[in-house]
Amino acid sequence: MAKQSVLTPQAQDFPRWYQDILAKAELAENGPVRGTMVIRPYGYSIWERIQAEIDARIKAAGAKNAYFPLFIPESYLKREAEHVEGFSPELAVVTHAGGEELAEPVVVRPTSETVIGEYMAKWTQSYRDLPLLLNQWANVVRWELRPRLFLRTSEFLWQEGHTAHVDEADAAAYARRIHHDVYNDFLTEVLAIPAQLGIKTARERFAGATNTMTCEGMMGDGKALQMATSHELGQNFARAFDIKFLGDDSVEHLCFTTSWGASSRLVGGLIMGHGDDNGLVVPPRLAPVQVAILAIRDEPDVADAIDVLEAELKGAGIRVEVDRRQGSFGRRVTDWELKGVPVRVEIGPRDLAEGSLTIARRDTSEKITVPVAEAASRVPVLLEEIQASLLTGAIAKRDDRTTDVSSLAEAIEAGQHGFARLPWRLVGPEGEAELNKHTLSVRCLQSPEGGIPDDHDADDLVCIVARSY
RNA sequence: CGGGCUGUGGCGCAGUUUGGUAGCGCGCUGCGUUCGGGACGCAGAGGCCCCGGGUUCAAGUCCCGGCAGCCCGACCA
Repeated sequence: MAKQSVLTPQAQDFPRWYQDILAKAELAENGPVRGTMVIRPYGYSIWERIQAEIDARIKAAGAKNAYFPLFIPESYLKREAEHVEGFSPELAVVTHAGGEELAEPVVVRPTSETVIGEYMAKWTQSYRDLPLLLNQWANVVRWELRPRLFLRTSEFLWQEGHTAHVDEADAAAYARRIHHDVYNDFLTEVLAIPAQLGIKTARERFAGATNTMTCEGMMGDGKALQMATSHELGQNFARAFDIKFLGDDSVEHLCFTTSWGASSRLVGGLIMGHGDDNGLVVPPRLAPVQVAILAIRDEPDVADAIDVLEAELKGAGIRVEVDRRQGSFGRRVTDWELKGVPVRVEIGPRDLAEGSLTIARRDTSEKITVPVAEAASRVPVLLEEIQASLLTGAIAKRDDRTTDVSSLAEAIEAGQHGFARLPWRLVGPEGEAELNKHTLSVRCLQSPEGGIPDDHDADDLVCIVARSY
């Protein structure tokens, strides 16, 4: 049969392609209330893998998981001036419950700095209690005017870390550690998306933070996606919530706090970062299904060979799924392609007669014929090869679409289809406002070598300008 | 919240100009033939035509009023 595209090609209509993929790969759909999202089992299994990888890294960085309530007293939000101001337009507020009007309205958490701050204050008495390193996995609500599944929905899933430290240096070091060892490591090693790390401008900073660090990924259409953020909150929340401790100098001090988060938006980043016209492309280390095995014909010999291979691969710790569905071969192949499964093993009588089977990789569409006996040892190697190749490819693509420019006008031009990089002193707050008028924004500020700058006010900072999600 | 477009079986759409038995493709069910890149035949199921009013013998179609979605702009993980 002639190969026709199942998805709207990216080049034709990228947003449409994105929506097609959500449906065809069975990732998610709209919920009944505008802006809400139903995550389907396959989409959720990807999120669970993201959670597992990030959670392990958070724990390795010493933070412990806890859970704080969904409902927050409205008065809490109001205690930190910039924080309320930043969030009030997107708050969902409960005014009635139990059949009565509430004495004090309750806010559905848009983030938990405030409640957690209240309890940190309780738990922090001595410098010996510090640092206090907490994390929670939760849903949050930020009412959105223009929702896009996974990228911007009124309710989303995330992880939010909250920490308290004895001094600013320790807080800054920890936030930076999380940014590098949790977020950037996950993005690079698992998601295979090379992020631009840097700090946000005052305009783009989190409401109530003294510094916001970001990981900016480049999507298939050249737009930027903020994939994780880490904030230094200074003493702003400590002051508002009385997070104090008695130091080794026997004097009472205010803590310095941080917060950091990554959300289900990462699934959107995965889709747009690696997906192609044939569907999703999931990096092997992330993939909930790393290998799909399918029979070309439903025959006893074939079934036996599949059973053996399945057992071998599972024994090697590989996430395998055998496709035992009835449909035609072409249909089943296309389904696994849409879902982005990195490796497909096809076994048919013709292969088997020669003692071999076919291995196809999703990223390059390349197919190889391998002796049955070698399959189990070849697959793990191939998976790592694919993982590496995805990262290399993503780096090349990003570099290709990143342009060094030397004026605001050039940045406005170059930023339309990729990242524009230029000295921050040529932009500044005024230039930033000008960029905004052209649907562009300063994604982050970096040191001249790239990466998070040590001195936020250095005059040699470089900025990355792009359109963004 | 401004500008444009659209609401019709699960999905994508035609039908609306000119009112007159609700259609097509895909998907779904059954049977059979198939299966090396979205197979084919036959037989079926499935519709408050977004909602509420109005005009008319008769409304998917005309009129009034709502609501929802998509795309483009201002805000955001």
